Amino acid sequence: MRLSARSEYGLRALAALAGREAAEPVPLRELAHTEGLSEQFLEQIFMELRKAGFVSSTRGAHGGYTLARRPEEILIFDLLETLEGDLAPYECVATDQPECVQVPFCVTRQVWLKLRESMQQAIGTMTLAEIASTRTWETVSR
Amino acid sequence: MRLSARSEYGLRALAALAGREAAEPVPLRELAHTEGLSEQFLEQIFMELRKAGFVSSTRGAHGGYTLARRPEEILIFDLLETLEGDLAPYECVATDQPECVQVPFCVTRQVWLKLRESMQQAIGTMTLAEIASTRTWETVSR
DNA sequence: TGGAATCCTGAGCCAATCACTCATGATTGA
DNA sequence: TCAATCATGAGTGATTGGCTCAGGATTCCA
Ligand code: FES
Ligand code: FES
Repeated sequence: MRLSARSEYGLRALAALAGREAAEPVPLRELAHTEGLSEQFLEQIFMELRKAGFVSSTRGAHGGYTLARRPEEILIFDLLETLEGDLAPYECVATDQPECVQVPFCVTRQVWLKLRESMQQAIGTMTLAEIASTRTWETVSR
Repeated sequence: MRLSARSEYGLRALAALAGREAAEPVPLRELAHTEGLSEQFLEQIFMELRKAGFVSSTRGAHGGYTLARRPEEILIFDLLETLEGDLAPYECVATDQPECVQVPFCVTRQVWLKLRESMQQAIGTMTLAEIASTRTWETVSR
């Protein structure tokens, strides 16, 4: 019942990215270093984020990654769903159209459903801008 | 981000146990068979449940397991916490007194906390009796 | 035009965890 | 005494997580 390290790294790096006002692309090496993460692992993560449309990349010298949308428009829920694959406590409630034959009689399904709904509600309105501001505050306060 | 099979099996078996009106102990073999689970694996699970005080056991012939409390008094949240170890999306929010030095500056912590709270709220009032009634309905309806 | 800086791609690897199984002992009822 | 049950602990095979490694493709700049 743990989220993977991908989620943490992804969120942290994106928050750091959101903290930059400049529109210039930020090289991954820099992000990884300031956040203390493995550059190569972060690369994997950013590939996913790019394919999911959260960041866009610029290749070549002076290249790097940029947020593809404004931080206020990026929902933490969507991020976690891409980073985790899905945000379901049980396989059977991962998609909206489950194939489980036991659906109408299943004792546990209601539990999984309720868990999933509650998580969605909890972070369904939280934006990247919101959590990035914490980081900004850190930078400012010392 | 998945719950383990222990949780599913535990919930199902307990629900089945709650469905029995009789106060006689139910042997594990029977529970395992009717639920289609591995007897030995279920045994491990019931050991945990016993240590956590959810069921009590009777050894010897005609022995078995009984619910230690009324199903209405058993919270799904408590069950899942025992079965999973804890119900936190991230290690750092598993206990109420984390040792993470970054607490006041952490970008992600608020996300983990909110997730955990929401899960707790979602199933914090759900009881075993509640989910067991689904199973009862199944038995009755055919 | 030739690096150097970057992203891009895919494979591989090691340790941990999961979902069990196996073997054996202890307790109790008939 | 014997069979039915729980109790305990070790072992195992597959999967996953969290990376690393190796090399290629694209772009900027001197
Ligand atoms: S878990 Fe699929 S219907 Fe119960
Ligand atoms: S995860 Fe521990 S403080 Fe951020």
